[in-house]
Amino acid sequence: MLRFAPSPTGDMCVGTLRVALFNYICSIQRKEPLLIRIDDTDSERNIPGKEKEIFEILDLFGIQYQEQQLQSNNLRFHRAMALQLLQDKKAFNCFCTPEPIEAKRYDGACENLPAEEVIDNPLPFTIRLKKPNHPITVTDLIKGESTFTPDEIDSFVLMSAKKYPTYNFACAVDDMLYDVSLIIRGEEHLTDTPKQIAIHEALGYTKKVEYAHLPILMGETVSIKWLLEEGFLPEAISNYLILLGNKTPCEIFSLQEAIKWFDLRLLCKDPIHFDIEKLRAINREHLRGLNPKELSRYIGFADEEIGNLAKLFLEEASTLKELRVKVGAVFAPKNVPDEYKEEFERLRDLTLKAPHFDDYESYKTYLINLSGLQGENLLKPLRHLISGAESGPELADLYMFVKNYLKEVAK
RNA sequence: GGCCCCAUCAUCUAAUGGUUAGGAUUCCAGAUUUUCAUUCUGGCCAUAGGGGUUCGAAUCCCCUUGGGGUCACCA
Repeated sequence: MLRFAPSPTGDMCVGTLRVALFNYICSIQRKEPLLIRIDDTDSERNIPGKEKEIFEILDLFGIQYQEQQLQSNNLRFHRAMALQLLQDKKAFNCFCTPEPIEAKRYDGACENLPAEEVIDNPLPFTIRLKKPNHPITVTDLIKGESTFTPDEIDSFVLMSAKKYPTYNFACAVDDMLYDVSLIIRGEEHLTDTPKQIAIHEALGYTKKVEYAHLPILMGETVSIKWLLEEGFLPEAISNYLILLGNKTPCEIFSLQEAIKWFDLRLLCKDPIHFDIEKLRAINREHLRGLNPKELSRYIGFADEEIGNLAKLFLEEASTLKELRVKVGAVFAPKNVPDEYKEEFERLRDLTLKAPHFDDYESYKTYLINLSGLQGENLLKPLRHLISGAESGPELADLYMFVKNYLKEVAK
């Protein structure tokens, strides 16, 4: 079992989606199920609705999973395990207030409190795990081996004074309960790992869990929702996120193709920068690969010709949003600069009165003959007339896909 | 600050002790298409610094510097 465990505390960002993607790929490669676990133990930070958004994004990106779980539903197990550890003397009640410990290492004051002092104590208390008596080595598929001393692991809190589990405890218990075999998560969790291993050891859980901690994605606060609104295709976003900090056989690929060759161990270990320019280039390639009808639907039409027209604009546009603007300008009322307003009007009148020309050359010849315009004086206003822009693709190419709408475009 | 990870153009990367240090994105210049944009061709741009090891180092070792992570009753 693999798991992806996001918190419903904000919009999903590119760094988080990358973790989801890698978990999905590895679950397919290893033929193991994938669990989506919503880590919602901090009820104060949870944002209603975010959980639904997470699942919608996973669906949109084609990340299939076999199980889903709300971490808060396992509260009874967390409490039962905490009790168990207390009984086994692997954990102890701690009556210290948070302030004195702040910023310093916990002094272990409550570790050896006599039973009567514990029982008589009216103060709120946390439950801490007794720090391990030996170093713990984490073996990571990407980072290699790291060893942590007992002092680094410390007697950390398992259950808060409100009797809710801390992240490390809930996480370790749930991973055990669901028999998770490989944990892929962000590098920020690397130092949590020895703590979670310590919990497993205290609980007598001996399964050897594999770990892979991904290097930080800098600028990772870019939200998926925003990228989607900007008109990036999910397949382009996943392409980019898999490409980043990775050695891939090619640059443009689908998620399904990546499953064939993806290897966690090839990921680079240093932090990487999210580069939206590169994403734009990749998005453009994916847009090019779409069939015209599909593309036209993405930008609000349902017509193969409009799709082909949009593909022309891919010379300068990289996102669906930009494409909508370009194609929209073709059909929108034209705002003509004074510089060639007169010529524009002349061409417009001629176009509205014109018969249908199947090819651009005939249309152009017709305009040259009746308007007396040529060269720049013809082409600049003509470009504006049929595209609503001052620059853009070849006029002959534009004409091919615009000719059936010519009267509408020129009106 | 302690501990840990990392280090090739601006960015993502290639080069597994022997290459002219390669590609992609960005940027710039020429070219071509009766306008522009595109496209094409070309160009700029890197082994962080210092010591070793070696016939030979981007590659192995050490130090320095720089970047990042972490040190919660958050996840």
